[in-house]
Amino acid sequence: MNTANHRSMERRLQAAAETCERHGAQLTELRRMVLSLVLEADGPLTAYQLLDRLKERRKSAVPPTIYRGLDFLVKHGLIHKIERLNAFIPCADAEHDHHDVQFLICQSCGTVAEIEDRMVRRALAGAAARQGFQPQNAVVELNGTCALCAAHPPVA
Amino acid sequence: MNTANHRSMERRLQAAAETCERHGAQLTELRRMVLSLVLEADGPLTAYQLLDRLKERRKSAVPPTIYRGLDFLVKHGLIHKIERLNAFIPCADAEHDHHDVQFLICQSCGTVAEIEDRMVRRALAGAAARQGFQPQNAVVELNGTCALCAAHPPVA
DNA sequence: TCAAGAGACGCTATACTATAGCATGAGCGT
DNA sequence: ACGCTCATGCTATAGTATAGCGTCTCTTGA
Repeated sequence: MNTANHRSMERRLQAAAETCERHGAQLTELRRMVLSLVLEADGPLTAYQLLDRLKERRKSAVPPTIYRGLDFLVKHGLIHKIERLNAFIPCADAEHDHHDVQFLICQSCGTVAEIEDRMVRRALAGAAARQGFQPQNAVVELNGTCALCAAHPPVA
Repeated sequence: MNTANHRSMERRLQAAAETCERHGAQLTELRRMVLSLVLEADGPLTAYQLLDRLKERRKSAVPPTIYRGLDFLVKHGLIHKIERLNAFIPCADAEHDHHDVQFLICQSCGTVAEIEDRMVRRALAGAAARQGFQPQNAVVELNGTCALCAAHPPVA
């Protein structure tokens, strides 16, 4: 990782620590390592992919190790789980309402974009209300082709 | 199952067979059995729950047996998979566009309601378009409390 | 000073979800 | 008869996630 990215990473880890503090929780060394791994990744990584990487730095890591870390980070809005992929990505903005974002999953390049669309949010709230349903959180994941892949189709 | 439900089941199986025919596919005996199990269920059932029930009628059933059946039924729009639950429910209307429905999952009673909301559909299409994203299908699952459970909270 | 409780982590085992891969047999068209 | 496609049987294995219990550390209050 180059210096600029390294500084960006440090900034994000620092911000994450502050978010945790505000929640009365702590970003321990282990959790910080897990968060780093998610932040460093090019794209969504599964729990076991992250575990493999974590093991390089912490030999004692086993499945519960990574799942506890991931659960903590999800709970505090620092990362997202993409249900469709069983994989994790950083949260684009830890301060927004992380229970109400949407994901665009590109089936061609594998990238996942996080968006926060007011119209979608409103439409979902309206649809729920019409059924008398009280939503607590939403999973909204669109599968398809991202703008880049649509413009420059990968060699087929 | 009482007679009325039995007749309803037969009607739905018949309709499913016709849907398959229109798709140039066949609702074989095995697939019909799997669909029956999903239709009979009170709520969402996982693949292995369905497998256990299938085994009562078909001793040779193993995981691939049930997954093949389920994959076929999902593909032809006869059932839905709820990603959040890794579970399956019947499709409320095999003729609608089964790639664009929404689910309301009650965390209290476990029921899953299927809705097809025009506003949600439009909002998602708009959000995708603004990103230049070409959606192929969507997973939209709201977790929360259904109207009945909100009105008559289960004994806590 | 030292119990008692809470939180984080180590570690073993196990549960749960899903697919790869290859064999067999039925039906169909030529 | 032959080759083809599709459905199923079956073994094995891959992949995802959690239960449960022990230990250590820190805090807090008697």
